[in-house]
Amino acid sequence: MSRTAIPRYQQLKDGIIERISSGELRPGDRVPSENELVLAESVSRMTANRALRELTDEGYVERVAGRGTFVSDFRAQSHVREVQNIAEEIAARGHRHTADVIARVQAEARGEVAQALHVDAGTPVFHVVVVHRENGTPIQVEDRYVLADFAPDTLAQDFARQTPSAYLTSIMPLTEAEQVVRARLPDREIRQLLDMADYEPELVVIRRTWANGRAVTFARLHHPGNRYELVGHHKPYAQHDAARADVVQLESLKK
Amino acid sequence: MSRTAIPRYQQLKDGIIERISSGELRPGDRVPSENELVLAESVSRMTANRALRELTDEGYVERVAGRGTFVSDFRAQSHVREVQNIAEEIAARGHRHTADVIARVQAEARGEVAQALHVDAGTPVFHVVVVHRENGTPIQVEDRYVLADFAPDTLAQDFARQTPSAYLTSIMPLTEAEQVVRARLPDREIRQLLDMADYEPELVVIRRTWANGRAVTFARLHHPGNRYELVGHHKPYAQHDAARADVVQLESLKK
DNA sequence: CGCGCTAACCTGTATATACAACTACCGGGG
DNA sequence: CCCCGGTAGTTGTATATACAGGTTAGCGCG
Repeated sequence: MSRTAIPRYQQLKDGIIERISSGELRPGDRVPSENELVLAESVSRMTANRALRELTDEGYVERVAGRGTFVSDFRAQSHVREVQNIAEEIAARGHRHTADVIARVQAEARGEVAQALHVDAGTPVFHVVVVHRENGTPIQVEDRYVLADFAPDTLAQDFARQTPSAYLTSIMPLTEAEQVVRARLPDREIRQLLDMADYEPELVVIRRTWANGRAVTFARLHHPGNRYELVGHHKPYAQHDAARADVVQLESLKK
Repeated sequence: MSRTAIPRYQQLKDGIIERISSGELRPGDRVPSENELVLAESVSRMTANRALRELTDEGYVERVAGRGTFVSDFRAQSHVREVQNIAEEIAARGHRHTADVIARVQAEARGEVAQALHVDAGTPVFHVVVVHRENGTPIQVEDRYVLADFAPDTLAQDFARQTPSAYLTSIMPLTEAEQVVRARLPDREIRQLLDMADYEPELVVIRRTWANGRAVTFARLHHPGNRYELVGHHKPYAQHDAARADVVQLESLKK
């Protein structure tokens, strides 16, 4: 199995992300400068620059010309993979993650699931339901379908120890995701599993994930509305466009 | 206000985005290669590489080593600005957008608003409340605060014709945004404005937007849970996962 | 006719170098 | 004491160059 070498800039990124998520580097802390990375890691400055620049784009760090590079103070990890891995998210808050496996069966894709995965009804899928807890309080019901031929060992996994997301990302590179967020009243099963109050809304994230252009997993992530919120952030506009604002105005005037 | 020169790689990106959004380049079409850009635009290959690589990260194009760079086939515009402008979103669905201005007053920042904008309580802000309708059905209550000294002409605007978002982006380049999504039961005013059923949850997007490193506007966007959902998608992982090479190879063998 | 090899072109990565602009700090002169 | 300017360190950008590896088309040979 000749796997392509991991690029040097990616190794630098991974190393810094590791130092952040392990808690060694805390929000506001200074990250090694480009020149320090050049000396410590024996790379060229352009390679160090690419690593730090991409970490900036991904929200892990912030850079100020003349001062340095610093760990972001809000949710360094959540906006890249967002709800992707709730165990990491809980761990990042310094809390304890536990999980109960409610169901883990082979089934056939039907209706919404078949449609979402672009397969015919009857296609074999694995269906996994897991309740995730933060310090013992239920915070997510993960209701996931996985194409059987893509992850044939799914039923042998212990999802109380490794989340389905973590397992799936370990066996295949997920290249793209789509998510839909809805607010609604939960059905009784979800309300009971999440220990929710009467008429408490749930926040549902419905997520499809692709690998190599093929939709391979479909999940509904149910969260209690009173105890959960979804955080994200991004740079809506490129840094350097004075001109773009004008274009937007023209466009709205045209109507 | 001395505006910084626009970097060359950004100019290349803007030029290609313009050719895509004007329809000159259609999904699947080939984009000029790095070497063609070197000759045509008189830049170094690294600069052309950076432009095309960032366009890849942003979802505009896809690149295949050995073949070339091609315009992506799905969407191009929506994932960058997401919920940014509801009027454009409605127009993109081919529906009619209307808006009613419920309030448009000068006020003083207090509590959550002052905290979100990082100003002292008492700082002058404009407070605007607008109900947005899609084909006449209310679909969003926009409850927005704007720092008064940043957009002094706010009260003179006709927000029934141009949304607050569009107005704000027309007067200043917004550089960063943070949003929090919550599901909850609406208070009575919101329920009435959105014409919601009893116990129907609302989906609230709480959004802060920065310009030049300073938080300048804070908005609560209330949506009826039964009639609205939030869509987004992204590439959750970096290009170069260790495992990916193997899968790619399998795919090419299959052909 | 078909197979394999090669040449041309493409992307992906990496380095060395250069200049501009910004920031913090320190020391000297008023 | 305060301001002013220099200096060192930092990020941001741009170039020229190099090599590795994927893809395609075409050509020649068996």
